[in-house]
Amino acid sequence: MLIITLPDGTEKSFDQQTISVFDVAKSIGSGLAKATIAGKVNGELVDASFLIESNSILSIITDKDKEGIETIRHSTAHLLAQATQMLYPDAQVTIGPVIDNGFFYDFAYKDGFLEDDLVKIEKNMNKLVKQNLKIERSEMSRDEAIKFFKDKGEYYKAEIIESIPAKQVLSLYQQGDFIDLCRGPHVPSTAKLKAFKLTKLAGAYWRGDSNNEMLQRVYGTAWRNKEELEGYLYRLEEAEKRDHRKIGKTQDLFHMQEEAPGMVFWHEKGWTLYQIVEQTMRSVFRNNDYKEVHTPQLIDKSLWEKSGHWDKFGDAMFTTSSDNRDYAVKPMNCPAHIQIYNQGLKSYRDLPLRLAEFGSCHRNEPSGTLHGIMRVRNFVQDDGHIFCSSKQIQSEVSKFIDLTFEVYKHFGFENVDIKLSTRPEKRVGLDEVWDRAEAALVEALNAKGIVWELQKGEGAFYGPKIEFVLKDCLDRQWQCGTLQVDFSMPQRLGAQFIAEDNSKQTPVMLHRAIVGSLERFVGILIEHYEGAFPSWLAPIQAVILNISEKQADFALIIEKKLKKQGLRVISDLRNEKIGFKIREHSMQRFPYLLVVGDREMKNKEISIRKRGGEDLGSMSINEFVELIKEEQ
RNA sequence: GCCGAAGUAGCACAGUUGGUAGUGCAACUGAUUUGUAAUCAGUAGGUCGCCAGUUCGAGUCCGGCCUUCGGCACCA
Repeated sequence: MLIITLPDGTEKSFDQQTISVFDVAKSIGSGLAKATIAGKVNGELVDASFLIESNSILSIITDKDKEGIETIRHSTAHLLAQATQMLYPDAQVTIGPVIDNGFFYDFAYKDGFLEDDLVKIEKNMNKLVKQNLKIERSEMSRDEAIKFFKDKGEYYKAEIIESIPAKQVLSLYQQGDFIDLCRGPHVPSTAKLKAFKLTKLAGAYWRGDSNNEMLQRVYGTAWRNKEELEGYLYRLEEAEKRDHRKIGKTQDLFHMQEEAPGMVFWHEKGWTLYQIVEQTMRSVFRNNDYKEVHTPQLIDKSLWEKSGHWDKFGDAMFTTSSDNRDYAVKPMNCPAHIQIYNQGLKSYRDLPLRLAEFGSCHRNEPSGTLHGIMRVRNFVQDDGHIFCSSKQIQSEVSKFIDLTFEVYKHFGFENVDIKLSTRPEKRVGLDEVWDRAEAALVEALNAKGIVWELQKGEGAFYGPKIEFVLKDCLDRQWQCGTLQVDFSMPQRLGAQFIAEDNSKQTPVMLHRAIVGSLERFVGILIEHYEGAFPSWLAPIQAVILNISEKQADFALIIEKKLKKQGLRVISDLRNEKIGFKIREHSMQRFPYLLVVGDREMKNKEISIRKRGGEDLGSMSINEFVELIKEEQ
């Protein structure tokens, strides 16, 4: 006799010794049985066909569960592999995991796939769904499995299995003639896969290592039903409308061109936006005891050799030479700030010393990394370096974290991912020093109760870092803020201070940025607001529209008055119908449209139309100035 | 850098098997003087990313390069 406990606490008893998840579902109802995708027995995910052999707690997994949709996606990846190998027998399978909204599968195929192939493969997948192939689990010992896959010519699979401990029993899944190594679970049959689409083709390195050969990666998306699939594709299309490159063009914010790859030509409106960000950060510096400085664009190569950057990033540095000297265009500001620190003798009383710079940096990033204004070759950081004693690290880190969240909130960002990156393989400095630096960051984060993600081995070569990550319109993550503890560079470049006991000591250096690259931050702002900036941020806050030529002079007087109040306004006096002008400027998403006709001219007022169409009626110029200033 | 795709008028796009390039919007000119998301008519605009090649002839075919896009790797 078996007793199965369901999630709601009810117990069901069965006479037999074993019972499958599916049969338990059937005993509850035929609808549930039909919907069963997998099961969770005592907390462990299993197939619907799994035989329960002892009293257990069971949840039936359907497509309503998170695990259910993940199973569907995972099984769709297998279906993709099966369909692909039928059409391209030379393609070897490798891995096919579930990702957000879908899955991918990597194939080793020397001829490479073309986009047309995706169409063929997808057709074949649909054919296999119609055949309603059973998906069956079997087991094999590790060594058997290695031989099995080698015999099939699946060398990548065999390599994966070789890295699994020898004693482990492996599970395999078979559907039709296709067999793949997999932990499972999977849906019971291919007919359960009702809504999927192959979305893109890309290259990916075997085992994520650029020294290895490149595989063919096919991405797909999979959902419970066609409606959800359509919904997802629609959301994607909508998200693409927020793309900063698109809005940058339609709102005339910036452009980029072939002659300066990865560098931005800021147009007036984009530069206004940029300037607002810069001025905001300048006042953040001022209000938090930073001293703003400015350092040279070109610095002799020898300094970069001393700092260690030449050794590690020399390939990515722009260089130039003149009068038999070799210079590097600065890729970062820290060595330059140490030069400022090193001028004059420093005492412990001078610490913490906070230097800040809107530092323009050039890095010759690999061509494939460039992305609009988010990843560029010339960018400006709101860079700052805090020179302090090791005792001061904790409080400085803590203060910085608070300040960063405050700034993000001001710009409208409430959802920020925090990551902690620890020592990489290639690094400078002693392990004890790294221990201390990493511990300092962990303590500061935990003291604030911040939820953070560990990125092992992702730290900078001179120290661990905290990263503040924002997302773009397609949920791609971009690091903006950063704080790095550095015990190495001050020493390398000879920074010192006189301690209380009159001894010479080396300060600790904290590298920090809040918005990170101003270019990237502006890009994220564009996508975050979809180009509909709050009035304090909008490059143009209001447009004055005259109804007919008669009010042109009046409109210009208003423009002048508003500009005098510090507002960013323009007027549109073109000989066009008011409806036409409203339409054009509405599409530009300006916060306010100010209409002046005979009525307004007579009353010395303006009619206010808010973005979105709301009519605020007419008011005096001063009332409007008050209104817009309240939104700062 | 690697894999795949793309580059045609200011912008968004079309262009069958090779036969000197089209549409819409914008621009310009004229008419219209307009009350809250497109007034009408006319005109002009292109070395088809760049460089070579095949051909009587190349936007179209072949090769190289540049840039952009989607990924991968990278990101001080």
